[in-house]
Amino acid sequence: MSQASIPKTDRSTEIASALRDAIVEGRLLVGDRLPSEAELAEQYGVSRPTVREALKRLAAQSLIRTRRGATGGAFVNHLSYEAAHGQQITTSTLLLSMNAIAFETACEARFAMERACAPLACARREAAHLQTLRAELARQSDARLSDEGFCASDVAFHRALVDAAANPVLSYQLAGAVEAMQPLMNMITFTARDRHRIVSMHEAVADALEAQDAAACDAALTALERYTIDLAGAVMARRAAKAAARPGS
Amino acid sequence: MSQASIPKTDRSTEIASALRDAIVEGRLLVGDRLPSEAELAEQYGVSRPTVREALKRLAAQSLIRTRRGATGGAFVNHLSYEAAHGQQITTSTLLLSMNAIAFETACEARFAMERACAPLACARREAAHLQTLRAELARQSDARLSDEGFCASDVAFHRALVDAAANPVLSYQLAGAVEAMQPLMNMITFTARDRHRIVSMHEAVADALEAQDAAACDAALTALERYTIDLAGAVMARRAAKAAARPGS
DNA sequence: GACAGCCAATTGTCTGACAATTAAACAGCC
DNA sequence: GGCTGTTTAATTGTCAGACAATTGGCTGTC
Repeated sequence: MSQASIPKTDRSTEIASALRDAIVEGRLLVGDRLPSEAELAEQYGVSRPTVREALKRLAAQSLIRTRRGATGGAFVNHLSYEAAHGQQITTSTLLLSMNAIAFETACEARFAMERACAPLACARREAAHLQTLRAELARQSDARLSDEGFCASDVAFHRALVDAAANPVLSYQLAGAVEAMQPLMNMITFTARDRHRIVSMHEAVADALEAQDAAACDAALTALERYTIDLAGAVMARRAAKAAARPGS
Repeated sequence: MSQASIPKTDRSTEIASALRDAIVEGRLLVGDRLPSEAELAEQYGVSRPTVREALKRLAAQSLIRTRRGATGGAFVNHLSYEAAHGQQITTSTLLLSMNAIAFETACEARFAMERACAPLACARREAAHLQTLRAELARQSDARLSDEGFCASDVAFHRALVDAAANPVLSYQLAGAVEAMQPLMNMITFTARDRHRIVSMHEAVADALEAQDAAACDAALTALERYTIDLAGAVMARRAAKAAARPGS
């Protein structure tokens, strides 16, 4: 009942949807080769450029990959965590910037998910994870580290925490959220005193993980969340004060 | 140093990347109109079909929308939660099926995130949320409800729980994960006794939320997770036994 | 001043062609 | 016979030009 009355969608969109459904529903399996562009064109009664536009849509979502040559064509892609990760970051970044999400909201979500990882990480953390955490702590303690370096180390620290939970689904989700927040985090320029406090909280997290004390880990993350939000609030307030004092332009 | 040695990327991919970067980095703002296809073609020194393929890639990610007509063109899209949600589901579904993630892993991630929502939901739940939870409980208690109906109500129940946390970022992330798991959940056919136990656990969650008792909510969710995994394990075992008894085909 | 019709701009699609790439088939040589 | 180099077929990537469809603005008329 919607084909004749509302044919508002392009042919290329329709074809892309049909192929996407076939992949998602398992009618096309990983590694399967799609019909050639010419065959698809004939099959759907459209021209090759139209088919190509549909295929490009799927390629943009990493659902297919194409290869030229005699045995070339479009193949159903094995969706890797890496590819999904990239899309997740793009999407999350845009969601954060376009929907004007408060820093507080994003921060809350991020730490809530990290706390969700804490019990698992405490139970499963291995020597390599603890080693990474300690190494990043050492980096962060160096006063000569640039702000960018500090932020990068912060990301690496939290990434190691999440990886210790040994759940790829959680890693994938959280890594996207954390990286999407990075531009916001970079806006906060850390003073030496801030750094010292943050590092000490990180130490509490690492200690809790080593001791496999989930409650302590949760508490340390909660403290870190509160401090991060306070810091951001202070930065925003300073910025607002400056803007009020000098209402230029 | 990468233009001549590795020209492995198509022109349309390059153009799509350039435009995507412009959007993500804020050089193109929401609502901005991109140059017309003809202008882009001239600008990048390619033909219109090539530009179109690049634009279709961006459209597939909901980064732009296009309109025909005199004032038509491609516009930077306001990325809605709804659009992001749809992509998240597609991506999560494929990740789950293609990477052969154990049901246990997906389940663990999902309940870990729900537990992360629990304290927030307990603090912020409002009358409307409790009402939704109770309504779904009533539906689930009806023995005449179909298996599909029971699963749908289950989704609605958990969705209400997450929404009670009043954090759109968490809602967006979790809703994707929950819906992606739905096909797996549907594979479990619930007996009357299963349903009864699940409903009673749901009741414990709702009660904890009403009493704003985060610890009880956490415990109830943990129990539900364990039971869900046990159920799935039993289903898998039965299926394996059947397959062993009748190694047909 | 309001309305109808025309017009220009833009995307959507088609046709036909050629270039680039890849693997397989084939011919030739040792 | 086996290896090597070349041809060849299939397929995607790109181009050019054209026309259809759609949409908003413009103009002319009443």
